[in-house]
Amino acid sequence: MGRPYDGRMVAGTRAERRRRDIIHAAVRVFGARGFHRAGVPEIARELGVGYGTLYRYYASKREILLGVIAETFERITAILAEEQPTAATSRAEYRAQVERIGSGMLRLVVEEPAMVRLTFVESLTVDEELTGYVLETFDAMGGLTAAYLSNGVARGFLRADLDVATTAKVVNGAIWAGALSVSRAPEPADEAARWVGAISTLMFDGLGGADPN
Amino acid sequence: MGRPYDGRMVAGTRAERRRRDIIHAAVRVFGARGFHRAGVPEIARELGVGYGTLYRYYASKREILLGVIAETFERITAILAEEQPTAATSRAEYRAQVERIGSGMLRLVVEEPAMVRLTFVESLTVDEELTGYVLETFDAMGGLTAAYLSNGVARGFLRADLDVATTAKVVNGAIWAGALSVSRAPEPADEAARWVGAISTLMFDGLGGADPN
Amino acid sequence: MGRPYDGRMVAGTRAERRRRDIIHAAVRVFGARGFHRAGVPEIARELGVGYGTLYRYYASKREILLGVIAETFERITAILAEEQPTAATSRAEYRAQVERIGSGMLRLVVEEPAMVRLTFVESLTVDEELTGYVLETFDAMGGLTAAYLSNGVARGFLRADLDVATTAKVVNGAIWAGALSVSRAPEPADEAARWVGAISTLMFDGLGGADPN
Amino acid sequence: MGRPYDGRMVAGTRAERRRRDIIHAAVRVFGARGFHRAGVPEIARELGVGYGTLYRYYASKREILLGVIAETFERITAILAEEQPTAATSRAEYRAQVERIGSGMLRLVVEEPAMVRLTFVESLTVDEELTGYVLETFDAMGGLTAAYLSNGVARGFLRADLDVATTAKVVNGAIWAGALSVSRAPEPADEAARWVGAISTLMFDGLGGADPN
DNA sequence: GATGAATGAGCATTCATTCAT
DNA sequence: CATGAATGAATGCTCATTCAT
Repeated sequence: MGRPYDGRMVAGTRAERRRRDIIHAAVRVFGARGFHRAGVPEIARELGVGYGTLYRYYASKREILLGVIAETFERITAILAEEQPTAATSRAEYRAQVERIGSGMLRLVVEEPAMVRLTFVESLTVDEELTGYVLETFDAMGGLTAAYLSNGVARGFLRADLDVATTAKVVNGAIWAGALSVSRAPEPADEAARWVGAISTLMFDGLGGADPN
Repeated sequence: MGRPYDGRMVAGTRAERRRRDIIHAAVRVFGARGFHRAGVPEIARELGVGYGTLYRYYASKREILLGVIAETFERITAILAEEQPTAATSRAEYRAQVERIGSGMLRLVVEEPAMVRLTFVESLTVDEELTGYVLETFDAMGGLTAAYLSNGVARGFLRADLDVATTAKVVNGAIWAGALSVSRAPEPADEAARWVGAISTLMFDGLGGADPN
Repeated sequence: MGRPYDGRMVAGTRAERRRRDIIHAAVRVFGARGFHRAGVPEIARELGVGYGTLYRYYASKREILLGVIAETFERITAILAEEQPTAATSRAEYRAQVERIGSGMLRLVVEEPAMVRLTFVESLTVDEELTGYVLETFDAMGGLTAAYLSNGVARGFLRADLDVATTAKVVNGAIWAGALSVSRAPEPADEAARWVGAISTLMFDGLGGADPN
Repeated sequence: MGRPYDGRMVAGTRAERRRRDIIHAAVRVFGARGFHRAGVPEIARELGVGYGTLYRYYASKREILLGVIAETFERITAILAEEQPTAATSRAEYRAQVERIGSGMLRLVVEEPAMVRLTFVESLTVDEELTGYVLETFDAMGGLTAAYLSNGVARGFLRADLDVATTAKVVNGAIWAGALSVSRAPEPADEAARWVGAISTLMFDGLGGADPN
């Protein structure tokens, strides 16, 4: 009613836009100074508003960080939603699909290094509850990775005796570590490409040589 | 009254023991409450001494954390020092060696989850300098992993065209992620075994199935 | 409840008044307890505000003392600005002028003994920088006294061979000592009058008697 | 008995010597860093003993300062004791006597600037009691100065209507101020000579010129 | 006598949050 | 809706003093 949603516009009501602007300012400030050292007034200054204003949109500093985390997970979900775990019907398709997802993830890091860092490092140092929330969500993403691996097994692309659950965590963990590495690399895009290549090789080609046995 | 502090019979002068005890108390307290929320007096209470005492041995709270990090790196160095990068002469030996290192690393996590978490997560949220120090040291460890991989390539155990540097980072990153996962698992030892198995499979067996085409 | 702070109706913005009120409260508290023993919260209590408030206006306890000192020097400058070093054209005028300045200085002490004490005693025990600043400013005031003496010499009111620079310091020093004496006297106003009289006699009448030989 | 006193030796028992050494080390340390900022261990280090030792000779840091002050007053007393207030029988003798006293006082400053500063500035910022003690002792010295002035009046060297008490304070205050000035001068001895000259001129010659009427 | 490890009261300062304007 | 002045709980740290060795 009233305002039909138009995805191409900077979406949302005035208040929604404000909330989003605060999150982005927070990403810049928390990213530059760290969550613990940055103060709420700095975010307001970055945004050019009074700091009391922030409290009209978020109840606390922690809540702002929660907003950052939520945005990160939305972005990741959007990347993952572009693919179907069961869509690949050939080994080549399957490998391409895995590489698309890896690239998508690391592209997010290249674009928003601070956001990723805040979500996957700083958020683990605030309180138990937040740590649990982030790690559980991360694990849930591991479940999705596991779904891809299961499909690979089912289709015979991957070995039948694979420890799907743990391997999914390993792959996700490698992506996580890649995220941190990329976010600090001098040439993030190149580093991201190398990580995707190395992970893909590991998964599909193996490290094995001619096997002198 | 009497002697509230009962120095355990370990090596070193009284002062060295004290410093070590402080680090261990700090690991427990920082581990339980997080570096940022824990206060210096809590460490002292954990140790049963006045908090002024801590300042006789470490100049600041940050310095205590630095002590924790130093201990972590010493432990890791000790694990790595047990192996020679070029010692393995057969593929089986090589694989066994890699698994020993991986197991050693994860055993450290099983024994000292808080120490590892403090070093590889919390320390990244204190200040730029500390972050740089930890990541650079971590990278240096990546260099050692690269040495093992290079040996594998030289001996023909690993494919000749391997991106050794990046793969080393991937492997290290996977261990890092494994460390966090293990440190939160209900059965850390089992989880650690699964991680080592999954990484080893990835490296030496590959994920590949019968290859349906 | 309600408004705990009742801004007195004096000139300046709200913030300027606040800053002034803080200085005056600090004069009372530092004056009563001494700079080193007095705590910032005491000043806040004296003012009826939270002590965090003080830090909105002054960056540190030292900065508050600096404000006190600045006010003292402003007051002294105002007293000195009422006279012109070269205005007196007769010996009587000259003497009257010197006495007006001396009285003005000591009246300041009578009105604000704590302020003077803080500026000329306590400030010398805080740090090198502050000590240097206060003594240099005091010396600059000595320069002004020297200007008066030089005028006296030029006009023939004072002896031609006078060591103007040192005598200026002596006179200023006598006023300083007088300030401390007055600030502790039971009847400050009377004591001040005696000091001005004694200094004036010393300068203009000499201590000499009939000169028995 | 036992140990006959030999003025040429470093006098006193072992304990007395220790106490004196502590005072002198304290003068150096407090003088360099200020009473409030200097720590007790610094004095011990200066002396090359453990800091616990100091507490065997003085009950507290304050007590050590008290020792410094006592030594200062002893030295001043020694200077004053060399003269008799009623000894001078001619104006020239009288003037010479006054100049000897002034020179003696300022020589003390030249030799022991820190000791003087501690006694006449720092000691006023420790507590009420100490402040009172120092100022009362200083006033008592004013009494001695008054005795000299009274003698001057009695003998007709000084004007009969002199406000002896206040003038004594003025003269003492001028010496005090001179002490501070000298203790910070680049050439203390020269500065001291100028102060004595200026004060003497003020007292005996007057500042008056040809008196244009 | 001498020592210095241990102590904790005391202090300045920060900063997330509230709320009157 | 927006603001920022006010707040004080919380914290890291210093240092004079004690006392077991």
